Amino acid sequence: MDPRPKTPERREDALSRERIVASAIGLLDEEGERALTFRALANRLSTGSGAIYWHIPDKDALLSAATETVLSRALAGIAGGSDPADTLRAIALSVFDAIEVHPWVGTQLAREPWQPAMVEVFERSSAQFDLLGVPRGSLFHCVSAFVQYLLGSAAQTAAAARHKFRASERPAVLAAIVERWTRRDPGEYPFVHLLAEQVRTHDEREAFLAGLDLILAGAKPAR
Amino acid sequence: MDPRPKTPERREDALSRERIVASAIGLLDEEGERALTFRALANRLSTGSGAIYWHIPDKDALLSAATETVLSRALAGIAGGSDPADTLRAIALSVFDAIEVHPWVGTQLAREPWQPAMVEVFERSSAQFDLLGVPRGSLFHCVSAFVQYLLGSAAQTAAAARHKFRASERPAVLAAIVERWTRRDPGEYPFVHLLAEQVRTHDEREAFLAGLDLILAGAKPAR
DNA sequence: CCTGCTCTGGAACGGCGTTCCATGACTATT
DNA sequence: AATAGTCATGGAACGCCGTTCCAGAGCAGG
Repeated sequence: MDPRPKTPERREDALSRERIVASAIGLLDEEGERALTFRALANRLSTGSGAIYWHIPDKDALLSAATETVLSRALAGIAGGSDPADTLRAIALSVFDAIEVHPWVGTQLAREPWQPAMVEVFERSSAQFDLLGVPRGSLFHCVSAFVQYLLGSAAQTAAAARHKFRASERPAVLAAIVERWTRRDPGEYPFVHLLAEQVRTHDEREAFLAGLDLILAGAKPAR
Repeated sequence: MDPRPKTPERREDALSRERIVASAIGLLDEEGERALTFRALANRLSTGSGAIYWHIPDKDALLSAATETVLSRALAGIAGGSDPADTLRAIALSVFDAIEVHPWVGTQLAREPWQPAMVEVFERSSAQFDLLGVPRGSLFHCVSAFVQYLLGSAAQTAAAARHKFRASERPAVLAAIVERWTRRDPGEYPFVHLLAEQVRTHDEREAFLAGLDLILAGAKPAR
């Protein structure tokens, strides 16, 4: 017999996978990655930790589901323009921006890159590289580079966000990096000294786009 | 008064930061990232977990020190050739290869990219981009892209190694990915189907180099 | 009303990072 | 040689964590 003929809807505040994942996202956003524990989550949902395990197998699955939710929502709103390069920038930026809002997504993506939503990124970006004129034989390498650059930036953004939980701490954190860099011997590390000042004033989003353009420029000659 | 006029050398088997870090590297290499606990480490060193804290402040510092040791060793053996692009490849490969041998370095680098050894990477790679003819104004973006691509590949290599602890499991793991990819509708995901086969046979090191060349090719027009 | 299922929530388990502290090992001073 | 004082050790203990267990609440069909 069908185990669930119609939706049970036992009570109004019933637990569900969706409600749990939504609550986990809230916890991650508001209090950071370390705050997501089954106890805190159970408390937030006014239940016991055991109840959660009825809907979610373990913490890895919970983090994957949360990442998946955020990522697929971010990818849903991409407008496919006429210029393939612009569309590639839009794809990359939608992931980048999602990670700036939810840094824990970057951490998770670096740890578990094969999320289902990433398949979406592969499909869409390879289509654009194809439109760009990249031959089939080079497609894989282009898309790989695109995704790995994306994941590297994602991880770095997440790591930065971990150190400056509030945006106001940004100058202090950057100053500390500059200080550690310039402490080195300028004779032995001339370029580090040269770049140190740019670290202080750099815009992460702009640097991300500039690096992306390097890859796109490199993909052109691959035609 | 000088607290330590000459080296104490109290006993032959004395604990030391070096011995602890070396032991931690051994544990990480032989049994994986999850096996590194202060208890297991203390057991390996025939001591108590409390003794370790006299030399190392906490687990983060231990992982940083281990990463630093492996990374600076890897960077030490780079021959600076005459071609800047080749030297850049050599720098990137030395990090990539170190991570293939010690996957946990990739995890750590994705979590904490500002290791002291990474300053070495910044210095050396920016010098090579400079030799390549990249103007000072674009140097920062080129080096950033280079490092972020490196870190993205590092994280992905580490993640892959986590799933196939023994090399023999590689085909099975790749087959599982291919299966999950090809399960999707070929009409909706044509490129994923196209790339799926290449995933099975791809060589990570070769793909890494191909992606790197995209960035190097993109950096050339930046002159 | 009873039976059997889904779902709940709190207790319990083993393991973790870290702290605490009594004590051993050694040096410097008398 | 005895003592004082510091460095270093290692095992116990604390508070958390993810996860498992299970008694029982709520509900459906016979």
